[in-house]
Amino acid sequence: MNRDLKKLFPSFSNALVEEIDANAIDRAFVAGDVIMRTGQYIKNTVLVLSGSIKIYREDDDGGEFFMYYLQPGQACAISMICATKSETSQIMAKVVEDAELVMVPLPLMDKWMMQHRSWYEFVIDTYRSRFEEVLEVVNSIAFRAMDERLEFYLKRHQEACGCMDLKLSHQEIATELNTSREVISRLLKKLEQRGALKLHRNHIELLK
Amino acid sequence: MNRDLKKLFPSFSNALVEEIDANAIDRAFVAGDVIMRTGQYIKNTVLVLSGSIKIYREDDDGGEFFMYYLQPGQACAISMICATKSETSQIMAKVVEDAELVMVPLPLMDKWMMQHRSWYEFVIDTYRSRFEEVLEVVNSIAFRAMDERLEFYLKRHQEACGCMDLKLSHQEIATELNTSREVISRLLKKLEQRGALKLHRNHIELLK
DNA sequence: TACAATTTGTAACATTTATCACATAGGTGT
DNA sequence: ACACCTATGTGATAAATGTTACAAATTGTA
Repeated sequence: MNRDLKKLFPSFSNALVEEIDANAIDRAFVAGDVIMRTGQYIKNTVLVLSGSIKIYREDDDGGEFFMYYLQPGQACAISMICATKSETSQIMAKVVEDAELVMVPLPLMDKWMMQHRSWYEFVIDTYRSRFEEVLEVVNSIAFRAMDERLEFYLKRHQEACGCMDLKLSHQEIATELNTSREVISRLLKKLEQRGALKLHRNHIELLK
Repeated sequence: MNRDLKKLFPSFSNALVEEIDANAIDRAFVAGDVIMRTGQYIKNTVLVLSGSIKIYREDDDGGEFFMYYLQPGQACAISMICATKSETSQIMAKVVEDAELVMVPLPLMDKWMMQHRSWYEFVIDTYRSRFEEVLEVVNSIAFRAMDERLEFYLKRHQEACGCMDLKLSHQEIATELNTSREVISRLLKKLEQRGALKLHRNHIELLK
């Protein structure tokens, strides 16, 4: 088993890492896989070892609104929050870069809260940081027009990939912001004219 | 001390109730009081004994977007989440009906997580239900137009007050949905014409 | 009662966003 | 090269929302 939990989750105690190694299972996913669907029962808490996952909020008409990224060293807050009650998922999770995940059965997730201080702190911190991230998203849609929301969206994708080249089509962006492709094309054009980025087919080169 | 914690928080163990009685302090607020501001340091976890509190998300230009109600028997999730790191508040809390609150010092909040199972479960459940409520709010602003958002807003206020008569001015509603008063007046008029409600000065009578 | 302040109604207009229609460009496979 | 598919560009128009302006109704108060 080539998990290097200690490197990705440096706050975990040795005892906790041993417990995870002994009880959790690894699973590999490829880009495009949906690892959690809205309404599905949650059976595991998910830790990310590698790859990149996008979390969406869905509506009844097939809309997929982008919420946030899940990156290596992070855990799915929703799967933790639902743990105690084994609730259904309120979100949809899609793999965007081939990913390796650690699946922790829910009863263990709950048990460790009392037994491992480092697990407890990790869970609480995951809750807190995701809650704050969602509140930032609320601000962007509650207070800002589409042009600013697009810039916010691009910035978050830039942070997630750590690069200046975003592999996104206009249609993809439009879907994830719940607007139409034409609106995104026009707003991107304006950003290009302002010198903020350069448009290419299937990718966007950020210039600042 | 006339706290009746056992009635409002039936899940709390006797030992926990005793600890709260011994260590937390009560504070009374009147309608209009702001008990927590964006950016302020959080020193306590707040339990609600009576009254009604509204939680808002603010923006830089003075906008106040309504998030959810805090009611008797509930606790402020934000003040719990920030506990371990003593972070600053991401939200603003305003009293809308005179309220009595129990203020639990943050170090105790954290300590009890390990010592009182009923406290731990209460905190986790508070996190979970607020997270879900915020996700519902995200859906309403990400996917729906103002007419449906208004109906969603009215429904939540109806649930909070448990009555058919909402004491709200059009301007108040507009502010809390981050739109203009005229838009709300027009949409309310349409709802009145559809027979969903009856408009009065300073209050709205719901008919269904 | 008279006056002031607040709330609500509404028209006219500007801006933003959504929708429809279609052209153009780039890439793929034969 | 050619056909074909997808992505992008763009104009025309519709619909929703924001803004400005002002009138009317209600309430509080001097």
